[in-house]
Amino acid sequence: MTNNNVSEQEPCDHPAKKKRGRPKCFDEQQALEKAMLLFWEHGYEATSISDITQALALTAPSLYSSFGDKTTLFYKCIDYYLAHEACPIEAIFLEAKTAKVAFELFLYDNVQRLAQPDKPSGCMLVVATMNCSDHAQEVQHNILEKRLKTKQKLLERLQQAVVEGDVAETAPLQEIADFYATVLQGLTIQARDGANVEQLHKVVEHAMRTWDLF
Amino acid sequence: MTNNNVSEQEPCDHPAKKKRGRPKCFDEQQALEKAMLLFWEHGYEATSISDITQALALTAPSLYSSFGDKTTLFYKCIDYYLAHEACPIEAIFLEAKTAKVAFELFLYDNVQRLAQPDKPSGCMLVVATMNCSDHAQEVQHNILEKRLKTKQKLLERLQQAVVEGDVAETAPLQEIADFYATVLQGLTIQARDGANVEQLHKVVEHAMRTWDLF
DNA sequence: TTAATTTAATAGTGATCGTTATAAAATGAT
DNA sequence: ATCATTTTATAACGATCACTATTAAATTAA
Repeated sequence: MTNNNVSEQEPCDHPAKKKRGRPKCFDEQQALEKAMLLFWEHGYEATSISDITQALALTAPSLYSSFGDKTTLFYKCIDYYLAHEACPIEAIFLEAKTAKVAFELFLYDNVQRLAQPDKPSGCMLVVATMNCSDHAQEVQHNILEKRLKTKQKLLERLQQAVVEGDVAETAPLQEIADFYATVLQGLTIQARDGANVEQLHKVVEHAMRTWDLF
Repeated sequence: MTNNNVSEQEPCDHPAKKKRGRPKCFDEQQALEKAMLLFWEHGYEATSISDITQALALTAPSLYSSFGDKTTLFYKCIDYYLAHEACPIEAIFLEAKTAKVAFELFLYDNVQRLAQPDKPSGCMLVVATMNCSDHAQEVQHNILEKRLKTKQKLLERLQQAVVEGDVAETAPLQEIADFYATVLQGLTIQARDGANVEQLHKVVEHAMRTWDLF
């Protein structure tokens, strides 16, 4: 149910069919990535349309005709981020044999992504709508729900582990999920504050060492 | 070298001396608290001057004559927050006999403050300058330095503990500080996402249980 | 009463915000 | 060639941004 009105109106056999009107002079995916990087770095409201048009070297009408208004563009950037920059939590959770391994892989994967030198630090879902005015309440709430879904997935993976036997039935699943969610989001702020991959790696190492203390 | 042109031009013996001109019709401290709450909730840039003047029921010129420009007002709100809402880390670290107790008291104190139902959630130093445009880089950097100072205090308390003998000389002090700083900042995001005091309390409980695993 | 001083209120400043109306330019289809 | 279609560029729109010049009101001092 996402947006996919892009380059495939009909199932046609000739792929390189010329379009009717004046050709576009920029690549939509590249533009989307650049806009995403700006929103990731500065956040939704602090990134202005003119910031984006300057960085993308295109005019406001071109931006609006291609991506809709600022809110729509932001959501498309979030989708781009989730597809290209965020941790594939479902895949990791599926292949991991136990919840502990699942959490371990998940956290280490995040460490690599949260502190890349050539990318904005931290998780975009956490940092991009931290400061919002009342006008952006809806955007802020939608992103919050995405964060809560991730936390819910942690809990569900623990529940699966109880069924599969690698986590005790008496284990405080909610507390475990809360703890590792806290560590995960703490990593985002630490990365924003300049922590490097090695530092974050050791934080995760210790956090995982405490698994059996629950 | 801070601002203190307030109500004490000379060391006079008569305290209730009437001021010369038209009397002020609002309380500066109350106004500062209301402005601080707005910045805490929505952040530096997402809070507009008109948001503040509306909430404080005073005009823009009154605001400017009392508190200076937006940046100056924000810094005064930060000072107000640190004085009235933030955890007194120095006092806690001084009275605690061991580093473990110090960290424990510090984290539990934070839990109470980060998830108050009638206050904005999370630490203002973390959330108020998360999303900033290029125009606010200096403000963002100044607040970042305050966060780094807190982290430095964690490390210094650990170093003190090594001297005093309640932490082993071989202990990885930086890693310990990084871990608890990560937990602390994670608590802020968890609180923002709706976690309550009990949940955060249990997170801290577990985090402290891992002390001896370093 | 008059002057000096301080604050309050009105009404603006230029800049930027997100957004769009309009029309020119560039292509394929007829 | 002409038309239809799509994207481009120009130039604005009203609203809001942070901020302030000016003047009126309210007080104490002389």
